[in-house]
Amino acid sequence: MPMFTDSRGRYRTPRFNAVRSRLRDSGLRPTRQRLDLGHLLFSHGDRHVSAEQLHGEAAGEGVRVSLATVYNTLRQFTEAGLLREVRVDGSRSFFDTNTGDHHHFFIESEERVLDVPAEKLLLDRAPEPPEGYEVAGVDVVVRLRRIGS
Amino acid sequence: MPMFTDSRGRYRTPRFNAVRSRLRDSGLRPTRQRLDLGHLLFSHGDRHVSAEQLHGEAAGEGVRVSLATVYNTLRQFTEAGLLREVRVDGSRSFFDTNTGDHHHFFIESEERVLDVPAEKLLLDRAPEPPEGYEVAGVDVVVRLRRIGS
DNA sequence: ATTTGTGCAAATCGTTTGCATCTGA
DNA sequence: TCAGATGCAAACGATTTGCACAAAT
Repeated sequence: MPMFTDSRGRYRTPRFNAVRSRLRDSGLRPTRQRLDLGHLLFSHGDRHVSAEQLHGEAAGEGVRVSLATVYNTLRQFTEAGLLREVRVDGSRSFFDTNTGDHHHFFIESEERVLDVPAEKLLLDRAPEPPEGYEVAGVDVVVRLRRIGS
Repeated sequence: MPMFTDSRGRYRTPRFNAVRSRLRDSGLRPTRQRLDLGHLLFSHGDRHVSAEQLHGEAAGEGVRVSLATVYNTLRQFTEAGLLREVRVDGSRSFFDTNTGDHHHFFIESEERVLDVPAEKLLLDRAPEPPEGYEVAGVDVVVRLRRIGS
């Protein structure tokens, strides 16, 4: 909740240095909201969040950001390669701080996304695409349900 | 374009008999629009269509159906097990006349969905789900791009 | 000083729904 | 007859965008 800003309102706290340099390395200006959102995203291990969730979390920490800015920021982070978008069901998008190549569990009833541990590889090989096409990527989503429901 | 209706406006043509019994077997009343849409869907081999596409197709054949009815009908057919919904990207839904268990290619640039031939099996095994959960299903989408783009 | 980001509200897109009107059995 | 379908328009939820204002370099 405390706002670690200097006299000009800038974030000078060491807490944010990691995020700040990450942003700079990606060519993104370290604005207050990008630092705050980046901190929420990248300083708590691997995460899968929706825009709505992140917006709520920010609000809970006393950080003022509009939902539109959360959406825009998630998109920018994704374009900069800091996040990876995961589409598990038709309607909602999740953003994964693990940008590596891996697959997902999706627990529909809880609106929750989990990484499939890399060792438990699912894929033998991508299937040969039809003539004239190449594989751009493979998305695997394992839908889960609570046992006995 | 010709409307094969009897004096009361009913579809009496043999063309529609297959669809008619399919609908009846699923407990769906064979209405004019269900017969027309069913005919478009089920008399041309395996198909993957979006609501928009099917609506356009119907219009092209001189069949009057509202887009809302197309959506409702696709949903009813899906619930009746005549179709399978395929979510390839976040925004659009496709409906697959092949209701068996199989995976999909998705050509983003053409808004097109193809079946992955069953022989080219991708999956070794579903990964073990976390404690307390069971696998409800596995969705695999292989995204394709035209070579050299 | 200039460029780039932000907030808000309005716009968009695919899809669903409410309701008065038709239609099939 | 009359439950069940349809059409339309309005409602929806997630996401994007236009524009005046604010902040970063």
